[in-house]
Amino acid sequence: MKHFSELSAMAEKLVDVAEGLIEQHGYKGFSFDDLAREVGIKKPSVHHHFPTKAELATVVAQRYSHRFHTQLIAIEGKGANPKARLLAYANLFEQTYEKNRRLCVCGMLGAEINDLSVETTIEVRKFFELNLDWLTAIFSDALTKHALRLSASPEAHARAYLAALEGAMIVGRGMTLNKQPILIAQILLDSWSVA
Amino acid sequence: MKHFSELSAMAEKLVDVAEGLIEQHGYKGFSFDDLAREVGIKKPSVHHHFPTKAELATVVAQRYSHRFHTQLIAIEGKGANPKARLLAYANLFEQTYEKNRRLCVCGMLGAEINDLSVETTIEVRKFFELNLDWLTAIFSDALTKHALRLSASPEAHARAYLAALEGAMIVGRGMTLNKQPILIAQILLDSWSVA
DNA sequence: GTCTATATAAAGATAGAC
DNA sequence: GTCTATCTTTATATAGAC
Repeated sequence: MKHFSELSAMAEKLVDVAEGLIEQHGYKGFSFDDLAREVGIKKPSVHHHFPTKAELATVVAQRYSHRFHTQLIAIEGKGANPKARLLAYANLFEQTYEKNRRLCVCGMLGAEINDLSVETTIEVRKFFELNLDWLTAIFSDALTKHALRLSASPEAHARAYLAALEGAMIVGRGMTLNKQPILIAQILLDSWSVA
Repeated sequence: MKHFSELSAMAEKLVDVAEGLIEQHGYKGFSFDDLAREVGIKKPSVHHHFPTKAELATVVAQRYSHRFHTQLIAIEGKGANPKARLLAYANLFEQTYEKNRRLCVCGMLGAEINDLSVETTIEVRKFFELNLDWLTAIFSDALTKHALRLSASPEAHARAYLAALEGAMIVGRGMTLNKQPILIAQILLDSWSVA
């Protein structure tokens, strides 16, 4: 299996387009022919870069997780307080959702999990674990600093926050609403704020 | 367009099976042939009951909303306190999720909204509106009775709670976790509880 | 209402030439 | 790396007989 860090220029272009199509239509919602047309080659040429659709999806999820991780580290680096970091986190989702209500790649793939290859499902799981680990660390920090009023464990708050953001995009899309991730994040952060 | 209340026995059977397949695989994840085999007729006979797949999906969403509404009214009837009613609400999602991590029909369709007929998207929107209206009423009641400590409007809490439950199923499915809706509901309700 | 037969289109994928 | 040609399967849908 190819790794996302060793992709040719065309392979990377294909991963770019596939990522966008998954955000808009899901794994089952795009074809190699769609990809081919968008990058300007023919369908069999796509197979040269990615033998199967499952492999392509796996690489998309891998690279998406990696990029997300990089952005999480960037938020860390700013040294802001826990609440500000959690809001910056929500903004990562907002940035995707802003583009015509696109979903998180792994949120979409999570919904489609019953129809993905095992390799892809492993990447999806890793994405969520990565996010929960990072969020748990932030909530732990908030607990130590008494920066938020937490009624349950940092792990529990991490789960609730992630679920609310993923769900905000699903429901928001279903109702054609804008600004959903940020709105929901603000409601939760307010309710966890110290008086 | 046929209404779900005037379906023949076979049409109803088809809607039953279609509902289950949407919960597991989504709109794009099942075919008329899948349906036909499950109910024991041939593919063209399915078209006799539902000319198009889009029409079938619309009826599935309509009936799903109607049933959900009935269950909401049943929760009302028990006269419990707001927190207990919100927990009973979360249990409606849990009951679906318990069945091998099935998603809410309209959560799944919400994710697929870009590839649905307008008629179906209208039903999906109605489902969410119905839920938000009901939840808003409960949170309003909680506010009046000081049964919960709310940092934002009842509408805002309704949105956050619904998003968290829908997202809990998506993330939980992506990580192969059980009991997600109820767990997330408890975290939020605890954090909104009066000290 | 259900069937067989069929039309039509699209999908994932491979073979082999350039 | 990309192409044309092709295979195979599946999907939505229709025509028309029983």
